[in-house]
Amino acid sequence: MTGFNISAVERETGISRDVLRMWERRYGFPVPGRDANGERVYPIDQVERLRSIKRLLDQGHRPGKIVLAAPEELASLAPRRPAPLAAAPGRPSLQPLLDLLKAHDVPGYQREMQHRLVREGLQRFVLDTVAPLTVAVGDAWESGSFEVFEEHFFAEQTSRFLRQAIGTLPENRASRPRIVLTTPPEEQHMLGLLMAEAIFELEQAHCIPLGVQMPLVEIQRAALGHQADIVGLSISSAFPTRQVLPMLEQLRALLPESVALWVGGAGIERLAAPAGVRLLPLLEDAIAAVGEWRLRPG
Amino acid sequence: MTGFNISAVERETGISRDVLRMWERRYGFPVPGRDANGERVYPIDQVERLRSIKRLLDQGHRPGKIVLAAPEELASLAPRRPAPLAAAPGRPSLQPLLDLLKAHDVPGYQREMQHRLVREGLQRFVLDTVAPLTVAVGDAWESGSFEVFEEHFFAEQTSRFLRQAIGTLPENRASRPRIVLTTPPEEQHMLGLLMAEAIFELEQAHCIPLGVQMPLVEIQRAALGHQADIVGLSISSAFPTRQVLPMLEQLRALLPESVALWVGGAGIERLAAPAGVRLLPLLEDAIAAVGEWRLRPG
DNA sequence: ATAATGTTTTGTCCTAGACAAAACAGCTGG
DNA sequence: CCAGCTGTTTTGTCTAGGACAAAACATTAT
Repeated sequence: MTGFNISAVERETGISRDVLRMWERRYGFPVPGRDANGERVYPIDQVERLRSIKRLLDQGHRPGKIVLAAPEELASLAPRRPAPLAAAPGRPSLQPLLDLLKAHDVPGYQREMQHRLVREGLQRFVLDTVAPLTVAVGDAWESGSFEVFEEHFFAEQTSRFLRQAIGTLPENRASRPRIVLTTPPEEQHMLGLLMAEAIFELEQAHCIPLGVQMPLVEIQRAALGHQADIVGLSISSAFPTRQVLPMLEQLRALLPESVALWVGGAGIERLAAPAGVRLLPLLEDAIAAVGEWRLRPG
Repeated sequence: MTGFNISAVERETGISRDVLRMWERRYGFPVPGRDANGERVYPIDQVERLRSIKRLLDQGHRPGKIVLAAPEELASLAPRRPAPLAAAPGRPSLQPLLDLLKAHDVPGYQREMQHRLVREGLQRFVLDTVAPLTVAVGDAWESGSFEVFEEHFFAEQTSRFLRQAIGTLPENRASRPRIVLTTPPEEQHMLGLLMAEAIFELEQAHCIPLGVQMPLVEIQRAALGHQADIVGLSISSAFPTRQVLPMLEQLRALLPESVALWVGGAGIERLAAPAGVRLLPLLEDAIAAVGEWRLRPG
């Protein structure tokens, strides 16, 4: 096991090459070895530590305070954001689902989800179970009780379940609005899109799902090619905050004025909407937005 | 519309910042403007041209020959790889499916796929329809008759169809081998994974699908956490060839010896397998590999 | 035709510096 | 005690130009 070069570390940790070199200059960590060509070689334990650091950064900590902290300190740092609300009264607890996921119990998880779906109906199921569960799993990862692969596992199982549920809905083929659903490059979280699709389809909108990570010019082409009324984007909290607004402005400039741009997801909290962009911080807002769209003049 | 900065161009085109600067130095294209801070600003038409160039590069052309070519020349360049085989005798034609996709006819596409599935059975359907169709769509994109968003659309619709088909299979919960299925970072193509999952499940292996883009250390953790016998990786032709072997060696070094590493997809053609890695260039090879695994000593 | 060699092309990594935007800290005034 | 303004520090991203190994190609020898 020779170690990782700088691009491998970028891929593993999500920390860019520039930042890795900058931290080395500024803070003295990481301190990779060098190979025969003078290129950086990161040993596995430094990569692991960089992963921990990245997790804390995503929780709102700052590099200057944590890059040089000892491993024990890293483990003890609490999340720097408001603690998740305790189970809202009247809403079903998510704990059983989290336990089933942690136990890797696929049939049990699917059974419990199915149970909740038929009891609550698809709309309430999405709003009261899937959306909070997604947040809870993210929190569990941040606090270290879920591994990354367990989050992937959750996303995969839940995608399958949601897609199947959406598949049982009647098709709104000819109805309006027509909504192209996707995510921008770098954003690979699919679940937000599927939740939005379920909500929109229940409101009798026609969705054209395009999966994740569409280049902006392709979103433009897709909107034209599918004669969309609306482009719906989902942005998770993992998306780099600094890039959200420039990206939205760029996309807005590419789209024709007649096409609305709606953006949802945890990545847009506390943001001011650029002109011509509608922010939908909560899934519930999507329901209202469709109603308003139908009442628009013209 | 001010233009794109260098990272936006990297995201849009998939051409790295280093390469963009290098081309500018070496070939004199692209020639972005500069903003008030002296930073590059790429106008939209240069971004479009870079997209065309990237497509030709992926077809095997070389930068020195095409970066400076005039737009008309770019359009006229033929794919530099063996032309796709004409429809194999005895196999159903793919043209009707391609036409339905091009027409954005979702119900028609799903109906035709369903028809083929029940006629051929899942295994033959995957081998004779889905796999060649994926190649055909890729070729259609390379030749310019499909847009990127249409390829995304195809992938999304076909994923849904395949997942649903897999969902109807009986569960192989307790059976062996246990196969963790995923793709490495940068590799976002899901379809290869789903085809493999269908094939493996039909062979009564137990699959643990983790979706795409798992960091290597997370693949290691997942293999341990799920007590996998095999890690199955799918690598498409879009994955940078130079990075395949180093990545496989790195992952192989991370995994315990008792866990096999199987790799499939168009991205491994003409590659020599590193020690301890089994290459499955064709889906059919996956069937044989499961049989051999069951006969292994011990 | 295949294998071995030399040459060109190409991508990735390097150092070191600059600067704008975000985040913080401190202050003022309601 | 909190909201808003101001100055300072922190932080990420961009710049330039150079170096070099590996891949791809062209050429020669078996």
